[in-house]
Amino acid sequence: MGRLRTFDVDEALAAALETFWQQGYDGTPIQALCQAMGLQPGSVYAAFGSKRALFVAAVHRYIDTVSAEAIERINGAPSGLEGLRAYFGHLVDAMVDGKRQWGCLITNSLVEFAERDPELSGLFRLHLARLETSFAAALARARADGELSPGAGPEAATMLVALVQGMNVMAKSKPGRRQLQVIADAALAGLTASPPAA
Amino acid sequence: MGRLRTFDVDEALAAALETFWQQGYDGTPIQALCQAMGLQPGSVYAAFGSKRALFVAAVHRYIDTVSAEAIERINGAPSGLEGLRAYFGHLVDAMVDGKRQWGCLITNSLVEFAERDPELSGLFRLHLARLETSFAAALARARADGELSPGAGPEAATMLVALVQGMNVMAKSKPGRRQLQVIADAALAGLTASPPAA
DNA sequence: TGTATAGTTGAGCAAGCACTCAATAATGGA
DNA sequence: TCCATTATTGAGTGCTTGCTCAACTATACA
Repeated sequence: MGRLRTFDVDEALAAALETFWQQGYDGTPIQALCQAMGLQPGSVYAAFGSKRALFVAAVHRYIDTVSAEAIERINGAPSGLEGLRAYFGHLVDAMVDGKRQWGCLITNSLVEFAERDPELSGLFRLHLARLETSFAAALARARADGELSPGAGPEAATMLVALVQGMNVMAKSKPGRRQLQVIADAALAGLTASPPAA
Repeated sequence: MGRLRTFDVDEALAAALETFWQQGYDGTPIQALCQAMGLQPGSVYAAFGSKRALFVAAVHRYIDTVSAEAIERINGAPSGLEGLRAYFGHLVDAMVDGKRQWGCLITNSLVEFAERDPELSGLFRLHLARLETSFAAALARARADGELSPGAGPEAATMLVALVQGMNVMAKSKPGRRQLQVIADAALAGLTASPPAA
């Protein structure tokens, strides 16, 4: 019994996520979140507890939707190399047209929180490790299918994670599609490059 | 005539730079800057005008000292490839031991300001372009000396800039030396793609 | 319908923020 | 020595922040 919620919690969380993604944590006052969510402060605090808790919930939603979808492109491809190409292709598209113009919520937040919030930092590191695992699996598949150059070992997965972080940063500087495409192509070219003609 | 300054402006700026570098712009209240600089608010405002102006001065100091020194390692090496190796080697060292544990002031600030300060964003983009130019020159030298694989074109410079941004992000997640070294090695291995040299 | 329960409202609070300014102190030149 | 000028001091300004709460509204069940 009692009055029922007049708003959809997940819908409100989605709005908060977009606001944090675009403006960062410190850059987003509660007032702005309330406006984006269409709620009063009291409702926000009743539903989420605190600004930080709302942010943590938004990060989890980001991981479960945006990141999960991206990683699924790696795992769901017919071959390892195609998976990597699909991942980077979509990344570039979203950085030119879509919400990834704002970079990546994880990357942005890692930069913002690394020096002051060990708990959140741990969450972000965990996410990077998951991405690396997916890259490593795709590289292993690609290697098994003979798609990689002999020089490309499993360490390449670590390098690709770093490269994606870098692209996330670059995306915020409003680059052209060409620049982003060049980065992705150069990375994959380094993995597939046929062995130097003796 | 009149009373003389009792503090060294450049020394104070160096202290402010370190604080901004470590904690970010929004993460650093004027009070913290005053403490780091050993000054009262009035003196800070008399000397620098505003928090933002102080930050801009700190960024310029960073570019003229920290970044300039790093880039000089590329240009000052006997060969193109050695220049790149020296650059990345020093980067890894500073990320493990030194102040680059805090990442890179430019990278951190690009993430923080991209969506709200076009003037600063332009400055950061300019800096990335300068880094790319140095990479491109080193790659051209390396190519002329036959140090690169046939597949490594001038686009590799753009990729390296992105990779460095990514390493700057990763540095903030307190990685081991091994992880950073792997990233740098994998990137250069993709350019040289020559099996030996273990 | 009445009542206990739970959600919504929005003015308002304490704390922290960037910044200011009148008072004070130190300097060079008259 | 005195004075005009400039630097330093630090309490204080108005504003924004994250957050609260008493009043109000809607609901389920008796």
